[in-house]
Amino acid sequence: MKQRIAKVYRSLYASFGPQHWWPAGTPFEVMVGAILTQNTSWNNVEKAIAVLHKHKLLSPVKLDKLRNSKLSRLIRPAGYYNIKAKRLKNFLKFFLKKYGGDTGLMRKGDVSSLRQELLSVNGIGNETADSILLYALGKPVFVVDAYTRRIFSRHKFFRDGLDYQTVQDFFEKNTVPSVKLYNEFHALIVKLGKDYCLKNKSRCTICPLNNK
DNA sequence: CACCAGGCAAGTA
DNA sequence: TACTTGCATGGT
Repeated sequence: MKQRIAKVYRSLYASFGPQHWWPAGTPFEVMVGAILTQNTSWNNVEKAIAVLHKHKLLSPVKLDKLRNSKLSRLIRPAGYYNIKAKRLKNFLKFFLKKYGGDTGLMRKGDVSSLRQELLSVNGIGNETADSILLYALGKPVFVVDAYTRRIFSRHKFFRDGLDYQTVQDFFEKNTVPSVKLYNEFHALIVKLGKDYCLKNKSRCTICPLNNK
């Protein structure tokens, strides 16, 4: 199975090339984006981030100082703005209290502790936690999203409906842990899902994964 | 016009 | 544990 997964990765990389994730300037911006992109297209998230950037508000302290009503107005383009304003605040409180808003300090923690801490924040679930761990903090965790499940179950690597941990274990058992690899792999899966594999519920005929 | 995007938590059974 | 529902804008 390790060889099959490696082949899938090589195939995707050969087709699409490096994806340059996460598209953000700073680790903190990755954290903000990870929360804003929950069930939301990145295009909309970019608009919200741009607003925050324009107002020079992309720092933990400044964002935390805003009223929820103000913050939700600013991030409006990202959708779900009321609940995401709360979730951002929940994260900021944790981040400031535990790490003083310092991504470099947080990075020193070990993966399993950090993961547990993130998951204890209301509004941060498995994927958001792992996106932060991998793309903001440089930890080698495999990020599982809806595309990962749908694409790989459709291609019969595992059955449909498995929970997050099971899918993550599958990938981490069948790869060598590597920040670079996990960074690129997840981004390539999203690229494949967006552009080719899942449009109109039809089975894709030009999918690179079909070139066995 | 309908559909859905780089989820998550709360409620129900 | 296993479903269901609310959350919301913007692109296709």
